Amino acid sequence: MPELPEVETVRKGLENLVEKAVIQEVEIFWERIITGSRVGESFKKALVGEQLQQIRRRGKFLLLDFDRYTLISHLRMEGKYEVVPTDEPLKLHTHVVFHLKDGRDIRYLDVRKFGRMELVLRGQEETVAGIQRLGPEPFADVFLLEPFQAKLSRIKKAVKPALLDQNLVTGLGNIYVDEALFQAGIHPLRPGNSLTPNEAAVLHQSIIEVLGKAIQAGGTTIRTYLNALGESGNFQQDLKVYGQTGEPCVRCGNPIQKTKVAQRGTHFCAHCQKLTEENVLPVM
DNA sequence: ACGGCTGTTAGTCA
DNA sequence: ATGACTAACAGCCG
Repeated sequence: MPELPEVETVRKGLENLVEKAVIQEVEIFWERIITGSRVGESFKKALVGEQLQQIRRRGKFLLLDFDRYTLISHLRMEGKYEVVPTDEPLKLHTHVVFHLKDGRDIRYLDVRKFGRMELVLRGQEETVAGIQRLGPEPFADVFLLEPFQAKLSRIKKAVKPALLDQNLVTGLGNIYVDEALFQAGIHPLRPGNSLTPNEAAVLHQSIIEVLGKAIQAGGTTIRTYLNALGESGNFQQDLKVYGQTGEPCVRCGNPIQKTKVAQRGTHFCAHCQKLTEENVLPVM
């Protein structure tokens, strides 16, 4: 599922459904989903009797705060949660089940089994490697232009993979990075240090806008089926380049192209996003 | 029918 | 530092 807007949608949905719920029992059907020092029996035992206090999000990570522990959950490509009555049959690809005292389950499903969860003591979430590396949240109050420009000016690699690695700013994935680069009129292969200060500023603003609008829309739902938490998004209607291969560019009418950049499918308009500098377009 | 794709990240190697 | 490649997996599409 997840880039930041989808994870945020899951966070809100889960919190509304199960805030203050108490765990009665935990079942694990695919052990490798759980990482860190508390796995298997020790993972289950720690969680029994714990009450869920709140759910936070950092980048694409969900942080479920219990009394003594925080469950850090990353959905990777296809992880999903559902909340259903305990007597409901398990769906295929259900890997972890948290039985609640109120007769419901929180269930974790993940077709490709790429998702990971780790249980740490409250307050220890910053010790998890994936979280330590994260840059600022993509919001105007914490994602500041000048540090972004400064870091970008020292990056020689292409701007698309630079934005995907979560250090400059957290939350972009393959969909929203293509959308933000399109909105900014910047070619995905431009080296980070080739962007002018003005281009960096337009890109910075585009990232904030694209992710902000996607959060408002409840995220993007593509190719995944109904009913799992957080799949009620409708930002797919607002995608300008992702999945629009061959369709006319909304800005100039030329067909959207698809290539590969850093091993990822990459959508862009060859007319609006040139490989040469200073092709900046006004923010839409 | 199979090879290449897929909203991710971490690791290795040159 | 960076890019290429792999691994973790399963399903879908042409």
